Amino acid sequence: MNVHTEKAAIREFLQTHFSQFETELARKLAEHSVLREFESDEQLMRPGQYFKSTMLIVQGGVKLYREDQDGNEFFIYQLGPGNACALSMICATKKEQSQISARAVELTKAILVPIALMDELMTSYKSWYYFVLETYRSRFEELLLVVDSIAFRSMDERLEFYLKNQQRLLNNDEIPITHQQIAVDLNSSREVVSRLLKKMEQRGMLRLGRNTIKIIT
Amino acid sequence: MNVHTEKAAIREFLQTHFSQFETELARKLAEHSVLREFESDEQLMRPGQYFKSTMLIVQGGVKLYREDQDGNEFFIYQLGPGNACALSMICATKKEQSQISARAVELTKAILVPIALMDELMTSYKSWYYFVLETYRSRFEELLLVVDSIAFRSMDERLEFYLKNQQRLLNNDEIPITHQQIAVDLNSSREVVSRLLKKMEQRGMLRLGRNTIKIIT
DNA sequence: GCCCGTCAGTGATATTTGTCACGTAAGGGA
DNA sequence: TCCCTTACGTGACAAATATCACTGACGGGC
Repeated sequence: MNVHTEKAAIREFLQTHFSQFETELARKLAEHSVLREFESDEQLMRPGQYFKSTMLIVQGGVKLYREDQDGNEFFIYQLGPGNACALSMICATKKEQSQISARAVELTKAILVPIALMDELMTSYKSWYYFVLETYRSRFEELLLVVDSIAFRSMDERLEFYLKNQQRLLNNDEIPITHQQIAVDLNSSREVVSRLLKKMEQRGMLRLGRNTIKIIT
Repeated sequence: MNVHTEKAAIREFLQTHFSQFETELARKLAEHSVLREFESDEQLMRPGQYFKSTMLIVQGGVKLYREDQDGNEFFIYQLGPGNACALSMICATKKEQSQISARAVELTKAILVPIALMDELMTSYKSWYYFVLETYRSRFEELLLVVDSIAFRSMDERLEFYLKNQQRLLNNDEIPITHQQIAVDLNSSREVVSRLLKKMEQRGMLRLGRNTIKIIT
């Protein structure tokens, strides 16, 4: 893709998924940003990494994980088109690193906005300023829900919550996922997840298949 | 306290704990804000409440809790002088409510800034804008630490982390607290906390007394 | 000094979750 | 078709934590 068509693509994506941005802001973003593609399962961030840009997701999906010293991962939330990574903003503005890893769940495209631009955008464009604040707010709330689920809920409730979330994100009752993957996301073990899923199936809440779970509504 | 001395007090506090604010910003804040005192254990926020102002803590300390439907509380973090409540900012800007409760741990004083002022402050004063972003950032990081501790750590590690935090916040090796209170904060039970503390005492990490725990460094 | 309420210590037991050790089943490639 | 890998099912057991029931111990107020 040459420079011209890339800029056009960025504008197109901004129009579709970030329609709240003023045209002048969209122009500025297209001018200074680049479009980047990530394959399924590709790592967008790894722990300890510094950011040079903030990411606006325009296609696909990204899962964010908190990682501990031993490399255990804990799924915190998932981003889709129209979302921005609050972490990349946070760490970008302070040039700090974070113990977060992020992976694309499918083919994903993101607009990379240089952090050098952040200050100017914040002070010049009200829609950007509102967007950043709203991003912080909603991620913060989402993180509080994560705290809720691990602080107050037992594994079966967390599993249910997880499945409902996936269903909503995919906009589909059929979730293509392995028990092992769920276990990793919930920081549990495959056996536990399998057993709980079996119980749910017996209660008629879902139907299990190989590599797939169908929610019965 | 009459209006004149209150404004003077606000300026004094801003000078001491928020010295990064431009004088013009401090003047503006003093002009439009009020000073409020909370007794020890007084509730600053309760779940479902709307905010009309954002709070800058200038004296004392505030503990924030996440609350579930059944009224269980889970301690998330503690604020002291120089901090602002990110939640009150977040909810204030969106006029949304939150399932958070906050209580003063001792006699606490806070400057209440009307949310109506937020937009103007953000766009007019760079030091305010940086302060708000830094507040979001540090609370977000703190919340991630909370997720870490409950996702990856066992009760004894969490207890150790909790005590170290209290020690730091109080700036004192002697922590005046009951086992019951710790249990509530960690969403555990008194017996478990007592047992774990006993073990720590046997390992020589601390000394237990009635209503007090002395950390041995 | 005595009483009483709060705080802390402790054993017994239940529940939840993680771990180990298998067995089985589905589907893809040689 | 026959493997062979990956996914899933399941029993047995271990570990952590919650819960119950009770005892003792301290300290303030009388």
